[in-house]
Amino acid sequence: MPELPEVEVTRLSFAERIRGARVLAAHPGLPLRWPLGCTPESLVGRTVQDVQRRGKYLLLQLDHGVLLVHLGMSGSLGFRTAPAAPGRHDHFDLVTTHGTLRLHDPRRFGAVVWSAGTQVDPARKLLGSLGMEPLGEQFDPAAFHAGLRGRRAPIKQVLLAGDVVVGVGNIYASEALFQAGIRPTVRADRLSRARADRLHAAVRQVLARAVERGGSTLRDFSSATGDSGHFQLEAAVYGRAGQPCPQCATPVRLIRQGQRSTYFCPRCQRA
DNA sequence: CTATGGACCTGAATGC
DNA sequence: TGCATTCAGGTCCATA
Repeated sequence: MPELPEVEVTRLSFAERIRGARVLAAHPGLPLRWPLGCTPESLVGRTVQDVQRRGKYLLLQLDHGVLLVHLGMSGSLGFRTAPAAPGRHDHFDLVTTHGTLRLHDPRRFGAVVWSAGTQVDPARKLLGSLGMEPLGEQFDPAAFHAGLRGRRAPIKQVLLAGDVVVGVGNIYASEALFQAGIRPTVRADRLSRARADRLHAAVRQVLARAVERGGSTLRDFSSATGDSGHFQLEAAVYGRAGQPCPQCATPVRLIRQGQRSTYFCPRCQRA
């Protein structure tokens, strides 16, 4: 379920409460996308200094190393002081003096990976090729436009690839392209600077808005039961095949790109 | 280097 | 009702 906004809202939901906590135990469950990369015992005694985010990864900064958490397609995190016994799809518990951080992930595309922070560890590889942070300052229109140079793939797929800009998942890719009035199928390197500017602004706005509204939606998230609150995303086009475009009432169209669904308005997104 | 399809895994929805 | 197929908010990896 998680694109950048969900990950960021998740981060905000427990970062302050876990800060300063000492790890009492780590309990891995069924295998996740990648191995933990250390023994659970070696995490005991570490202090969680901060929780940051890079793309869709959460980074638990420890006093020694970093714990990377990715939610994959179906993951969510809960943080509570008296967690119930792990359920069928709970696959990692980090027990701390402030509470237990629990990863719930039915499909197990998520991961918890320890990194020593050295150059040669696996985590470096995971984070190394990530693109610009969409809500950060380095993500400016010129840099974005430059990033599209030489990319002959459809713009939708370049957005999803995450090596130009991170955090834009399948939903927000469709939404941002709709907002920018750009056809998902156009070659990325054929976007004029003006159109790249529009898309840049749309990406920022769509994600920032989702974080804001997630923040209010998920006020109770932390105290809620294991699986996260869902965003009721009021999508303009995503998941609305055949329904009228909110701008012009033309039926929204559904196509497949790289075995993912893409939604767009054939009238508002002409090129 | 870029682009593409397959792989990972479970559950819900859809189709016959 | 049962069983098969398709799809789901991610992304790494092998191959062309």
